[in-house]
Amino acid sequence: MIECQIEVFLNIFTMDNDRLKILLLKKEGSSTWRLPSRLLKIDESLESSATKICNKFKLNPEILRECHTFSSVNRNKERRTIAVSYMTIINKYSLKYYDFEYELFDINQIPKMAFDHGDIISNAVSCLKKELLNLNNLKIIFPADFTLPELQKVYEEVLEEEIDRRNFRKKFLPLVVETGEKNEVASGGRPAKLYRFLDKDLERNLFNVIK
Amino acid sequence: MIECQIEVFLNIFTMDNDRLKILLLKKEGSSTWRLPSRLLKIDESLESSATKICNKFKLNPEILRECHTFSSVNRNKERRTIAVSYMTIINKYSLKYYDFEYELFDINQIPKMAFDHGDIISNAVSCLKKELLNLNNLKIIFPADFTLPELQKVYEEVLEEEIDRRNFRKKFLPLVVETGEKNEVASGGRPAKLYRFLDKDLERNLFNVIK
DNA sequence: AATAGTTGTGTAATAATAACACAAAGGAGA
DNA sequence: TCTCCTTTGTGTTATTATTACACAACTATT
Repeated sequence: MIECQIEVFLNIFTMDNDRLKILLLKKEGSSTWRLPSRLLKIDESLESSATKICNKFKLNPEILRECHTFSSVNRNKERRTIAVSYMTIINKYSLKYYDFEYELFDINQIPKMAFDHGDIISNAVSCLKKELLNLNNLKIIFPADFTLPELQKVYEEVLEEEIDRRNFRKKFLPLVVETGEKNEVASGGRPAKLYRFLDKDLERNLFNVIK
Repeated sequence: MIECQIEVFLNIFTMDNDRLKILLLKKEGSSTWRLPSRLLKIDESLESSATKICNKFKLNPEILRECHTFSSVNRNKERRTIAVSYMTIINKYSLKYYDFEYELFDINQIPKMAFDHGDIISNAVSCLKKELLNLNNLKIIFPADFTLPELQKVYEEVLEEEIDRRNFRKKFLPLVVETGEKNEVASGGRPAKLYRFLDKDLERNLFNVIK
């Protein structure tokens, strides 16, 4: 039997500029980045502790999932520390101005991380991909107006393969409705139509993938 | 920051007599059943602690998955205790004779459990079902000779719906090979042929289900 | 006006799924 | 041994989903 402290990590994912990204913090003077985290207090459950990290970012997450518990004996040399990792998915416009330094990093271009935070991110990214296969979670990233090419790029990142545009549209058009607007952000080509999801019928995966 | 103890739980699942079952223990004199468990020691990771529970049963598990970490403040009144739950899948013939009382219970007929062990089981059962959709894990339950009706019953339990026998066989026959033997255990009807899995090509799910 | 880059669109071939009924093998009991 | 009951084994067709594939439309840039 042991005494130990519990550290809670939060992986905050979003879509920014057509790329899946994660929110990371940097302590002043440090050369490495780190995940948002918190030590568990006596009157908190892990979920409520993770929620408090969200509050620090003024986020009201629709989804909060436990990813993994990290417990190797030497992950903290000073005292035994067990880390429980959570992930959430947000819309990037939920982020406000904060009095601390943060940055969104492409999940394929993670900078040098403190301690074992890099391992924690790798694990969380695979959780993220599973969650994004479920349409309801994707809807968190695209709550309002989005283009089908944007949506397709998420799936291509998650599935790690290219998808034929016509086949993709055939699958998704029945689930969305045109807003009538077009994307005003120039893409260097024909402007894309904007869509929003229909409210019904989203509790499913559209691709059969090994979990 | 808190000091707390960590409890590791192990949900041991198997197939017995055409039903998915879980191994439970009873302490002498107690009226309730409990999951195999262990307090984490200073020189162990959670995974190695869970493995030590397996050793108690002389099991060499091919799969060991973290299910969930239970952390509600009042789950143990005496002192703050966080529980990490694991699951494994075994073949029932791996079980030996032990000097303590155990019993296999149908996952749909769990007896009165101590503390929050009932909640831990419910959670682990949903992990089990996800794992069983992957053919490689199913193969742990059916390493050698099995009948197709047996296999079908597992899927029917996991999917919670009946499957047409002809369609099921069409899907599975390319993955198995007849041993030439027939089931000598009387089923009250025509004896079923015995099969074993082909070695190749099992890393996939055969049913597209929401995870 | 020409070019480069991106979005939008339909059809045909193939593969997967779903629905469906009857014969064969063995055990139990008359 | 004959009949009845239970369970296993088998094929075809209709429907649905998936894949593969090429060109025109729209905008910005030069």
